[in-house]
Amino acid sequence: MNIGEASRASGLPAKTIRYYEDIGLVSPARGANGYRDFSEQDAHKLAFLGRSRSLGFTIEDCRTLMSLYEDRDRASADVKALASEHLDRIAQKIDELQALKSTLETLVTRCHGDDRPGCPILDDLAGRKAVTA
Amino acid sequence: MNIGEASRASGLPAKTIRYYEDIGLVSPARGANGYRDFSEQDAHKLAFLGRSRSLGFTIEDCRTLMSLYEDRDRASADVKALASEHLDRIAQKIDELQALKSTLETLVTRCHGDDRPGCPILDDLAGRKAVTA
DNA sequence: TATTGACCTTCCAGCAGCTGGAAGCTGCAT
DNA sequence: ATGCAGCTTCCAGCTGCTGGAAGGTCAATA
Repeated sequence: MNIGEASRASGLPAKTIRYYEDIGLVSPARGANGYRDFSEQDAHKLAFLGRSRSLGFTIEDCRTLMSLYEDRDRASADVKALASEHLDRIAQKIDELQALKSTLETLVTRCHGDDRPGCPILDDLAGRKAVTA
Repeated sequence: MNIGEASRASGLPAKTIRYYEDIGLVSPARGANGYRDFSEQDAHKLAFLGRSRSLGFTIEDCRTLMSLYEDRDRASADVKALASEHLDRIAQKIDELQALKSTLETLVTRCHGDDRPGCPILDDLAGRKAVTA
């Protein structure tokens, strides 16, 4: 199938698919006209990549996951480890964002938000530390 | 003060400070030797930037915040609006990450993580949709 | 058969926000 | 005089695409 169809099948933009070929994540065949010719397996790989990316795995993670997936004797422990690390990173990111959120909430609440000068948000940014995260 | 001192004072890497000058966020004076010469106010600006960035504001947001900060007649409503939008983005990001987290948690829990082949995580990534976010 | 229009190709540039490194000055202590 | 830290500029690269230009191809239609 052509790249357009592979795109529809996998849900990835054609541009992204070309990029994935560039960096060696897929290697579709080529027709006599130079067009890429994707097999069902290629399309499947692309969908796999799309799903992995949508779960927030990095491209390098995806590379590893793909090779684990293609290794029939793979140890699921490796996959679990990778996913767990990823989970930890996500949990940490959530924590950070939540701290950020509460700081900002405090600031926004304290800011009267009218035309009077003097703004607690700016004061905080300027280091007056009326509020701390 | 030299860039090194400004770096220590503001907590920003020297490289970052040079970059901020490049994009017009600060404009330190220059000594006869070509070295940057930061005033107290410059250092203060840098700290302001650092704090804004650490709260997740984009560079463009920072530019706006700086100009609002420097505008003595600023309306705090503008600042509040900017911060509120930012807050919304953060809240949304948290929601996304939490959805991701629970999907991954389910997957990781189901994966036995030993040497046996067959891994629910990979199966999910491959589209077998045993688990849905 | 000529022409349209959708599709495909490659290559180059740019997004954010830095960060690293090379090559070369300056300033200060020894 | 020498050495080393610190400063300068400039160029390249990171992640993961995305947009656009310039051009080849294919199928259908007039």
